Parts: sequence; structure tokens; C-alpha cells
Amino acid sequence: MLDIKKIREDFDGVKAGVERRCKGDFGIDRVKELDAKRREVLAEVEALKNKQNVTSREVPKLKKAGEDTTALFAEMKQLSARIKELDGEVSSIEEELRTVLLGIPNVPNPQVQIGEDDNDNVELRKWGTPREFGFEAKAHWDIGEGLDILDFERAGKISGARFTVYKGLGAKLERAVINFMLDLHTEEQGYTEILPPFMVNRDAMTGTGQLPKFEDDMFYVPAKDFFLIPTAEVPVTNLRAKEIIPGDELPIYYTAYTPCFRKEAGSAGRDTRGLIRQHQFNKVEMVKFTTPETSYEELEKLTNDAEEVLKRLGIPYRVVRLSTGDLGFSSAMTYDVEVWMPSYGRYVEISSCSDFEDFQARRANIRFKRDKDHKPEFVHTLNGSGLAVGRTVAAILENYQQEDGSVVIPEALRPYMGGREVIK
RNA sequence: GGAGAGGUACCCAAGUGGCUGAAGGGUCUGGCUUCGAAUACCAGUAGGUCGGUAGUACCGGCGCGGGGGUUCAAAUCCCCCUCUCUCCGCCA
Repeated sequence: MLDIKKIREDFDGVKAGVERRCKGDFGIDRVKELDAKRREVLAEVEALKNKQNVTSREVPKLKKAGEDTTALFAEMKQLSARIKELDGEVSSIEEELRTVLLGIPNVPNPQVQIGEDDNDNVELRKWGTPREFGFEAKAHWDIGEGLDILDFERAGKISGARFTVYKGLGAKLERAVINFMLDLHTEEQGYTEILPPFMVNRDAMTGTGQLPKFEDDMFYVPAKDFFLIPTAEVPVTNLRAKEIIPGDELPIYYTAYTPCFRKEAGSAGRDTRGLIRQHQFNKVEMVKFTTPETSYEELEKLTNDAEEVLKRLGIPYRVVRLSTGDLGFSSAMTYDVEVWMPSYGRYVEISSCSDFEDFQARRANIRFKRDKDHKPEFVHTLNGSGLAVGRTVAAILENYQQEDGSVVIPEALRPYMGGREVIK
């Protein structure tokens, strides 16, 4: 959510900022109108309330003095009715203001290049060299079925398209990757592990920006008005919602493994085979709460922490900065880490590391207090995948495949695979 | 699912329709005591938010889990919702 005071003070600047990512009417003019109207009505009703309070304080004295209050009470009753009327007006203005504000995306960081879509993303760096196979490399779905560790067929039977059954060493590999990532983040990179609920309420979904605009992308549980989380970002960021965090606690680093649930409603026909685009997939997420002045250096570190996973697994990747056209609704700046996927013949997104500045903090009301003499300020929130587990498994299978259909297990994972060196 | 008890400020907690920014503790700060500390004692401080308005000054509005209602006036009375706890039932 954008800062209403900032919109009031620098309307043209904020408007131009949002326009860098989307043209057309996104409601900011309406915000300006509503804000002015709200303050006007507020001034009127607050003056009346003051009169009501002052008079109320006199009533006990008048009664004690034995005076007749019927005329006064009649007058106050009218005042009371008028206050109620104006209060209703204020709350309907505020409701509309909030609705409009919740639908406006974040202002991109000025460094972010203007663009239409992912074609305008900028490559920042590359690591590793895609392997030259001396044979015809297979896609991970063929490798997985060949080794009898992935079963897409039977997943279709029990759930439908975009689900996968992992079996035997496939299941173990998924589990190994999760544990490897969590251990790296917690033991070496300073994150605290969280295991959150996988269903959350509307408030949480609104706090991180999925609601109200993207309700259709989410799996919904009507029995309790819950949503299945599309990412651990939602429960973990909202963990600190409505709190004032003591300044010396910052920065806070959390990491969490969760399954993620997405409808993928707009992706019909895309990535229909394999593990790349599923209704349910595992992900290890990193979430940070920082002071405003450190958030961008923390974004660099966060991205490095995600990259470290791929370095240790020995899989080539690159890092891109998303253009304004590809940027998520809540994000001010996003780096994608893309892993080399031989079957696609290109780099595929495996992590998305974003700085939301105070956009989510304002929605979820997450603040911090530097010290006794400072007022509470909004924190900056960041998050990034560290990494998407299914895509990591897919990348391992493809990049480490051998001509006979077996797959070498990356050294870093062997302790998690009972010392095995190969899946065959 | 059934029954009950609760939600008051950083924590605990009192609260009778009006004089309640809200008793009393604790915490915190200073003093006193002491070789130093603890204890006791004395004093002081009390959150947030929205406006006037640019402000850590001043004035006002709001705020006792959330939302409605009754009333001239609600922490207090009524209704709905929500969360926590206890017991019963069911259950991994």
C-alpha cells in the first residue's frame, strides 16, 4: 500500500512512479479526491464531537444543581444524530479509499529499467557453464520416469494435471534438497527456521498483496474462509503483522520450507510436462525484515544466499533484474535467479528475490522502533526463494544425467542421500 | 460439535453508565542507602493513531479484542463476530 501522506505531498511524483509500470487509470486521482473529502468531513465531525464531550462533562454538575436538562438533552440528541450521520460518511469514504489504495501496485525503484515484459529483463551475471553432453540429453520427466522415481501418470489419476508423485529415491531426493537448503540457510547464513501453517486467513493474504487483486490465482477453502498459501512469504511475513519490533532485533532473517499451492489459471498449456509448473510444489523461502536504510544491501545478500545453493550444487545459473513490466505487484525491485535447464535450452526461473520496501509493511502493519525517542516506522520486507525445490530436482536430474539414464548425485547432497553417489 | 471462563496500556491487573488518559502493582529512569550490590524507601515517566499543520511543541478526535445497537453520555447495558483457555465429545 502506498503512503497516503506521500500521495498528498508529492502527488505528481508518486503518480509518475506508478506509471513507470502501468499506464492508464489505476485510481490514484480518486485517492486524492477521497483524501481531501475525508479531511473535510473529519474536521466537521470532530468539532461536533468536541462540543458533545464538553457538554457531557457539564451534565453531572447541572444535575447536581437540580437544573432542568430536557431542552439540553433534546439539543444534544440532534447533535448526536448529526455526528452519527457524518461518522457514516467518513467510514464509507475510508472504505473506498482503502479499497482503491489496496489495488495500486508498488512504485518501482528508479534503478529498475522500464520494460514490457521478461524480454526487457537485464542479465546481471552468470555462473558456471552449461554442460556439453556427449549424447542426446533427456528431459527430467523422461529421466524421472525411466528411473521410476517420478510418476506423473498416477498423479493424474489421484489428483489431475500439474501434480506429481515422487517415489523411492525421487521422494528422498526431494527431501534431501529441502534439508540441504534449510541447513545452509540456518547453519551458515544466519536464518531462523519457521514451520508455518499452510492455510491462512484473508488478512494475511491482504498483508502481502495477494488480495484483493489476485484472489482467482489462489486455492480457497470455503469451509473456514482460508486460502492455501501460494508461497511461504505469506505466513512468514505476516508472522510479524501488527507488531512494533524493537529496533535492535533488526534485521530479522527467517527461512521456511512449505508446499505452495497455485491455480496457474493464466498458464494453461504452458510447461505442461514435468515438474516446472505444478498446482502443488515445495519451496524453501527466505524472508527478511530490515530498516529502510539497509534494505537494498540486504537484497543483494539475500540474492547471494539463493545463488549459493546452486553454486554448492554445481548447477549453472544467471541472475537478471526484472523490468517494470515483469515486476510483481508488491515489489519495488526483483532479481530472478534462473537455472540452466537443458530440456528448455535456456535459463528458467528458480528464485525470485524482491525488496518490497514498506509496501507490505504498510498493509500488514509491521513497524519497528529505533529507540525510546523515535516514533514507530514501517520496516522494509524482502523475500526470495531459496529455492524452488521441484525445479531444483528437475535441474539436478537434467544437468547430472548420464548416457545410461542414471543420475549422479551432487556431492553436497550425498550426506542427505545416505551416502549414495548415483541414482540408477 | 456441546458447555463454561476470559480478552483493559510493555507485562500483570482494578474498574460502580458521567469528574476514567483509565486505580493498583511490575517494568523503566533518577535519588537515597551501601565499600559495592541486592532489598527497602522517595520521586518521576508511561502506548498508538487520525486531523488542525511542516514539527518529538500546542489543540482536538479516536482507542479498553472487532463490529453494530441503546443512551444526552458506554470499558461499563444489549446483539453479532473473533481469538485464547478449561471441561465433555470426536479425532492423527
